[in-house]
Amino acid sequence: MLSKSCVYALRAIVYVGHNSSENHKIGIKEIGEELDLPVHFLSKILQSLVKHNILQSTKGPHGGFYINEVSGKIKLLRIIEVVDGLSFFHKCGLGMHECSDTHPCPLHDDFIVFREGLYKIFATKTINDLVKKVEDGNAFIQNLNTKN
Amino acid sequence: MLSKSCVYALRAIVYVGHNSSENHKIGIKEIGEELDLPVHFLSKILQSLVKHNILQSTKGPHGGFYINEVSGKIKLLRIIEVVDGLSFFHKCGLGMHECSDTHPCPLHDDFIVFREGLYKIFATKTINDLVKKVEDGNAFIQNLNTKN
DNA sequence: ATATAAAAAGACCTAAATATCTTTTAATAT
DNA sequence: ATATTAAAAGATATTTAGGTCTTTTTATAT
Repeated sequence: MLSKSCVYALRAIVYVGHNSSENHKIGIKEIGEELDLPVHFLSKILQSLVKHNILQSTKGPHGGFYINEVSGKIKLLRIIEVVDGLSFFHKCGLGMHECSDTHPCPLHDDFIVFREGLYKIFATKTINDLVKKVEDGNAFIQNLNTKN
Repeated sequence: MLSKSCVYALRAIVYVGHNSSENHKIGIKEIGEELDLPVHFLSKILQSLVKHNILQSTKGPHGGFYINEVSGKIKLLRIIEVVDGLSFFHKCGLGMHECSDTHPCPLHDDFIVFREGLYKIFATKTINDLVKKVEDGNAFIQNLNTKN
């Protein structure tokens, strides 16, 4: 449903939110290692988040990624929008072009419940909400003795 | 969520269920044209459904695809299983290896509602259910003046 | 100013999903 | 038996997602 890029983005941003501050930035290498994600690929993804002002970064010594006040309040949906686009939340589950409430495909009424439920979750929760969850003990860092 | 292959499979099988009988089989060409799907690609997908006894076919003149009593009662989940596999319904929405009710990722509790709801739909509805929906007027054939 | 450290950018590679084209096999009608 | 028709099977091409490697830019500390 969410692409790998998108999931990587979410996990990385939560890691940064959880571990960084204005004067302690997190390097891409650390993020990749801790989350067991491909560093260079992740780097591209974070670049794009930075461009969209969802994440902050600075270059040079002691540089790295961090997150500011404003970014913490960004909704997960915004990240999905930037990385994957929002078509998932609009398009027909059976791939029909002309599927809608008035002209529904045979699965429309069933699908729509879940599509909209998910939408609401993503449209409501913020990065900070996830960071808080992690601070309250939710799983987050990949178990070290397993691999994708 | 469902791959194109899977969605093609569902639509094709409903088309066949709706239009075929023991003595009127439907050719792959007709299916492809009516549903506006790539014929040869669809052909592969249907081949696999036939192999798994989800769909019936015969070769030769007046051959084609059809659906028998038993197949009509097959659950949508079975088609998904054959085409895409069922990993979607088990794996973590944030791609964590070790995500579970007792060791949940920060989105686990939200995701699981949606995943299980969808699962129940697919595990309950049969091909015949969709065919009936279509016969009751649900959208199904692609609008002819739109293209993917 | 210079060296250094770290992200940004660019070029490239790989694998999987999707799609097309060709040949073979198997029913059926003649 | 033979011709014909349609699916099955095989080979190949294209596109997209995912991933790696190298070079450039920029901030910082010395």
